[in-house]
Amino acid sequence: MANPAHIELRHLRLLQAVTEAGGLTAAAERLHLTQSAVSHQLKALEDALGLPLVERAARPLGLTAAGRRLLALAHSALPQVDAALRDLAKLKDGDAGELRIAVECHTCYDWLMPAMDAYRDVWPGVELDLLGGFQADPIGLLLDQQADLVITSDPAPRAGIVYAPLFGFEMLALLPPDHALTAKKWLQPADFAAHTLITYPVPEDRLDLVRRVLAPAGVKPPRREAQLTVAILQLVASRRGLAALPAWAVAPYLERGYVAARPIGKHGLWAELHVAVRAGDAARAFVADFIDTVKRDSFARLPGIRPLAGSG
Amino acid sequence: MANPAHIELRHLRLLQAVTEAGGLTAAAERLHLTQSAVSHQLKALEDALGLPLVERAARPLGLTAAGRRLLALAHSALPQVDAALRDLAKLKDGDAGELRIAVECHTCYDWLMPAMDAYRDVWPGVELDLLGGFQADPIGLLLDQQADLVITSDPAPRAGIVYAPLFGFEMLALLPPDHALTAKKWLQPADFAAHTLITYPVPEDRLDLVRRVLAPAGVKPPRREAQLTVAILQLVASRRGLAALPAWAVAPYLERGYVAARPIGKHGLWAELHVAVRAGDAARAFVADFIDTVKRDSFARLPGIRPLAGSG
DNA sequence: GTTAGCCATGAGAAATGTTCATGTAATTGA
DNA sequence: TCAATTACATGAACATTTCTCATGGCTAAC
Repeated sequence: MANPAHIELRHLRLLQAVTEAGGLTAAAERLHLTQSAVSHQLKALEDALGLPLVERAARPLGLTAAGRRLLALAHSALPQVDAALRDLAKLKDGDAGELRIAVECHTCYDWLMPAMDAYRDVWPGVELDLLGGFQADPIGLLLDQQADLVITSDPAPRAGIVYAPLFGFEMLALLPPDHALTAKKWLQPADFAAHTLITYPVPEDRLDLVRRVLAPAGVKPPRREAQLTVAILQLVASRRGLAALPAWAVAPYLERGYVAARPIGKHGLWAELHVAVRAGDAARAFVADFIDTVKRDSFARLPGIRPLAGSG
Repeated sequence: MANPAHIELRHLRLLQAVTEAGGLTAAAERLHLTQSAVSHQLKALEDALGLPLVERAARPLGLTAAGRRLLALAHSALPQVDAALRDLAKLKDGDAGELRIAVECHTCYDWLMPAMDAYRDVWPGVELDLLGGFQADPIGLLLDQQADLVITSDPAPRAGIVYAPLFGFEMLALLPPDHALTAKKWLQPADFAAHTLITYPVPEDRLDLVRRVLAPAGVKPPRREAQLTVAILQLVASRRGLAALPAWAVAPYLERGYVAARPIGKHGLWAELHVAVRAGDAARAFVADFIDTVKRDSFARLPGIRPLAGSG
């Protein structure tokens, strides 16, 4: 007789994912479900409540008043649940540990620092260290017990190492704002032939642009190296050459019109980031939650990233 | 790789029911599940978390530290969910209405008043009226549109009326604290024969003790009537006779030793309370939530009541 | 006027939750 | 101390829910 109101946390997570992702399809990717499942589930929830939650007309999808009220509940309840689960994890595994982190990619510091700050708030007992300098073989550091966690774009299987996917991101070609190539919607390998390629000081086989796009096409432009992201941007802006950087790293400069950016190839050049840890550490609560925190933080903050298949 | 942590509101409701009911079996009754389902589900939750939540050794069941942390989450999250659902109901049906309530049972005012206060807090737009005086046929008031909601112990099917079960409660026999019958663990019909029976001023066929216990046994003690619960208690305490009242109504007097109480029959004399509304009103949000509120409030406050089969 | 991209839908498959029928341990009462 | 009672656990069968697959319709963009 009374309303069953069969609402579950699943529904709140769904609604949150839908609004954050801006659509059912994108939400489905984030939740590692099919679009169909998300559509079915949302409809079931709306039917159970007897109220529509999202405006299907608008794009990006908008919420109804009822949807906004439920989203408010999600925003207040889900963090409480996360906090409780963290406390339970601490109860189970202890709340102290050490996490020496090696990072393969130069631009990763941009988002890693804030994520580490967020993590420190909830795991004050964990000693965080960031290993400096470029590492030729960061996975080796894991096995040598010199690092405990590595962020890498190449999850090559190795004994005793397990990987967790973080996210996929797009490498954008950078060019001066008024460059002739800005007329194109996206760039081809040949477009790079006549320009200097400005990169971080790493071996050529670590550059996705060279390895996956230019080399296969037989294009081999001259290279110039720079240590810092801003230095690369400055060189591009002053017409010394082209560069390719992750979308999130250049977003603020694009907004200000300092440089222009174009996709590389029709579907863009997409790369991935993964976390590697020793197999024995993967289940430890403070390690698992670091990975969770980084991932959540990234999706909340970084523009133009997308979920990867696989666990998590 | 990371912990799935498949926790749902269902689990929180379960844990709350288990602690409030003080055991798995009692919790199962409240949730309208079998004891087996509760046991399975609790075990699944503990396995998922990798932590025990309840101490199975102790009786009544105790919580582990992990269980207490999760219960704290339940206490904080579940009311938020309820509040959100109420807001959605208001969005759907409107937040105003009128609720004229007729009550069949004298002692019901004890718990109905606080429940109404709680309800008023969340539905300030609903006009609450309590119809005074004894009603011979309260269901008739519903059909005549003179009342909107009736609390009754007799859910006799009638066209256009739907019932929702509230709870079952035990009628206890009251006797002076030092009376000879206090030596018995429970009373038989014959025990009433030599005493005056003190009751509210209602027809004999409305007294469960007479109709279901004494009359079938051929026992017909003299009666004396009193208007107020305290008056009945005073008469019993001063040895003018015996009485039978709901357990919850006399609990405070029992604690103080003002009167003694014994079950009536080996398994006690159990009665039920139901809510009746017109069929068309049952789905209205402010009506359904009144019933929910009353039920929740009752289980939180009243000692010695038990859930009934049926919806809700 | 195609071509994509996005959401909806129905049917079947998979996963999850519930009950039933017992078993076992702890507690109560002669 | 030995039934009798009460409460929780467990495995298998059953029921329900949730997910995926395979489509179809709709809209916006070349």
